[in-house]
Amino acid sequence: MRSSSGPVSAELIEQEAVRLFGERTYPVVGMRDIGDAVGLLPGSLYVHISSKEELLLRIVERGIQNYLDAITPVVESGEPAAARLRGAISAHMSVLAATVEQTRVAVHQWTYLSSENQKQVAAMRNRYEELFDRILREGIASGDFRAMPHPRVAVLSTIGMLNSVTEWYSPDGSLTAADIGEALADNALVGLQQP
Amino acid sequence: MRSSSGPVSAELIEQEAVRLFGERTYPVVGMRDIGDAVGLLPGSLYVHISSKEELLLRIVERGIQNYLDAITPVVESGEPAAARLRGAISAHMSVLAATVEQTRVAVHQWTYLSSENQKQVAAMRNRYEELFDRILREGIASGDFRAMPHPRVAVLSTIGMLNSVTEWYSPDGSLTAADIGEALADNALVGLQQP
DNA sequence: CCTACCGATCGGTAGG
DNA sequence: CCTACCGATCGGTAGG
Repeated sequence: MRSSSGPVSAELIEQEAVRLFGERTYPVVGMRDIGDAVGLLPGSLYVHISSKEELLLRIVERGIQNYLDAITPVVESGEPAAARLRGAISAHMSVLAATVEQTRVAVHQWTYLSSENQKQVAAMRNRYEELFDRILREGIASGDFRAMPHPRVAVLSTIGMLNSVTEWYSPDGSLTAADIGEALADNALVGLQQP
Repeated sequence: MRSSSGPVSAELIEQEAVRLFGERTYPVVGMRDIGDAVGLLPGSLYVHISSKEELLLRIVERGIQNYLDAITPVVESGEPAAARLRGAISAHMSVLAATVEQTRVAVHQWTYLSSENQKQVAAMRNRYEELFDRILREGIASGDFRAMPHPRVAVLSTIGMLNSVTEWYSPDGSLTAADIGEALADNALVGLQQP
């Protein structure tokens, strides 16, 4: 519910949709909820946006792009693999802290898109996955990382671990994004066991 | 769509609901879809079940209980922490392999329950979390695991990593649940870095 | 940007 | 377990 101040724009609608989808998920948020949030009747939203699904698509794509933008330079930095993994995790946590709700939407709710739109998103998800895949493969090739029977599991579980932070991270919590990133990087690199 | 053979029971309805909720999520699966799956008209489902939400609640609770049953004895086995973590991960993967779809529902879709029902589920989720918390704290206390500034992050990220396997595991894939469990346990215990 | 409304679909029920 | 239907809500549109 907006108290009648300022113009409504596609950006404002997206912003409120991020919040609502993040809290309650796409299928259970109605155009009437979004309308209430920006102070418009449901039908009037279509002056600014073309459909509910288009709204979701934009949110998901931008949500993933934020991560690509932040992590790609780290991967291409030429530093040793361990430093790059640490840097990638740190960059991931920075983006997460800045876009928790959008990340929640991007990570899981692309499944509500039509199959054509899912293809667009899948391409971006693959690019994200390849970033971690590169660090890991190059790290194993250089001997910085240990050889392992199933490096794919390491890639997917590292990403899964990072994305799972979305489910419990809170900007108001006692753990900062940097704290969490450091702890995650330590665990990923040296493990839990006493060396 | 069932081809008119055998009696319909609450169990059959639950079984088909697990599959449908797992594939498409609770809010976008209608009672008409479930009816089609078991060969009943939507209204007739209410002979066997009391409500759609009750159906979800049972699926989620049983889904979590499967994990509690499998992992609790491992945690209480009295073995060293590293062996128990390995055993807990292995047990987790066994349950996952046997109940992929139910796990998908249990992990994320409890959010669609009413707040009273969410409380029931939260209690079970906490019990699950405490299992890993115990292994980790006892491992640190005994010196089997390294001291770390934020053990909570290790607990939550380990669980997050395990639950994320749900999103890419396939019984038809080349990686068995045991393969994945071993790789995860190695990564969690000794990390990626060359020692 | 609102008024007024569309057809479709939702979970669930009464009465048999 | 079906027939027949309930009120509510859905995303979206025509016409102004």
